[in-house]
Amino acid sequence: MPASLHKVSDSAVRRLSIYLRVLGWLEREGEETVSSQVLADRAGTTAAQVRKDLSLFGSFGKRGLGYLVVTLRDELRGILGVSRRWRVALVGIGRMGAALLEYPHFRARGFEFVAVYDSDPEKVGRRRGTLTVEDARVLEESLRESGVEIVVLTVPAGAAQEVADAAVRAGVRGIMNFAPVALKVPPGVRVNAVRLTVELEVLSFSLGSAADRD
Amino acid sequence: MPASLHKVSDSAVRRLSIYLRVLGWLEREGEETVSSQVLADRAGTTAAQVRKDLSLFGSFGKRGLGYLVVTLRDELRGILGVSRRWRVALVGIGRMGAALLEYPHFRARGFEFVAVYDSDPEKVGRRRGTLTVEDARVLEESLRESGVEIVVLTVPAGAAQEVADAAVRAGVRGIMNFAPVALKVPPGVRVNAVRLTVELEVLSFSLGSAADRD
DNA sequence: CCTTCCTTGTGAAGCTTTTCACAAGGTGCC
DNA sequence: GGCACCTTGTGAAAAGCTTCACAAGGAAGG
Repeated sequence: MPASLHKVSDSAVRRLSIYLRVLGWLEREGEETVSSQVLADRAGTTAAQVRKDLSLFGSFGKRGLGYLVVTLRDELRGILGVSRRWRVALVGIGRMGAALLEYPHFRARGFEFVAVYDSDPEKVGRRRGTLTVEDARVLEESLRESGVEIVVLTVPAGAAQEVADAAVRAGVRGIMNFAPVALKVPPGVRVNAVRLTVELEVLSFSLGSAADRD
Repeated sequence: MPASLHKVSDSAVRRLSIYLRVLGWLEREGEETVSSQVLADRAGTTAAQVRKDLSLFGSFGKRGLGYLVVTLRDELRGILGVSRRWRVALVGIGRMGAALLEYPHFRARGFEFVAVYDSDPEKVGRRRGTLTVEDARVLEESLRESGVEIVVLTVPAGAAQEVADAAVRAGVRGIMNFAPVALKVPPGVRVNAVRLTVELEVLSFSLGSAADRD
């Protein structure tokens, strides 16, 4: 069953992305092959899970030997869609936005910021690395012109929906949302929310309710 | 079934945290009661899911009426462990660290940064808001002294495990890890990893493999 | 070439989470 | 007080995800 018609669960995709990261380490360490067991240990899951996840997309291993690190890495890149470059825009250059703009791992994975926007006149026109901050009022047209495919949203909660709407009108199909609001978007557009407060509260829940394994 | 002895799934806890956020909005809007349906719509889930999630911890609603916004908010705060303050330390004050330190929603939820560390001599001693950056070499003792319970880790991948080890020795039981490495910690310590690149790759997978619902 | 050892790929079983559907309980109006 | 209406809480069913276990394929060494 090769297929990409399956419905692949979000958690499976997250794991694939982690496997890809681990394969990078292995490659740098000079490993040529890796077994599902080793991959699982490094990724924090089980060997069976690794094999199941990979089998959703094909048979990449060699029985008795394992997986070829470089080959599997390339396969995963293809599956995850990171064997190409993605044109990304940042909207809202506060502290968080600035941090993400400089975050080195994004570019290393093919996600390239090609535009930055803000609505604060103080910030518009300033240089940020190789980019100049553009006025959020021209967002829609500018996004369309630069062929942006993914938007990273780090604006205050109150402005997020408005920006998302403009981005969608400009043809953007992927939004990574850091604003603490639930965005409404039409079908065909994917929003991935990063909820930092939620993550901390998960932690405080675990600490609060005594008993813990793992 | 009131119970907090149940094993409550991570995804359920995440939703509870989102409900808490929504209840905040409703309160500010002056709503006194809310039905599972409305709560679900705003939180991006279903009414049945909301009721099931809440029923894990008790019966908070009134049939025919819904939930009292303020009461439910307080209950959720108790369940999630945010009706108290948490002493949090930040380790690694690069751009991401600085952004998190100033992130207003943490403090609003009871997570208070009480110490900041870095290993760069250039940064040690500098003021950051109300805090002074301390030397990472004294991390362990200093964490213990200040009674820190949660550590937010924004150091380079290479230093993360070492810092985590020191934090655990200092009695920290919760770690929010932004470094792209899998941390090994003893049982009883909870790590919550925020994998920004993974989140972007989930997006690129969805965009790449054509068909999408939602 | 044969034997031993290793590791994958995968149906099936087991477990968890979500959805369904409805009885029971409460509200509010007349 | 009675009636119509609404919403919860929850067993039970359905769906989804993970783990198990093993046959089959290949490597390596003699």
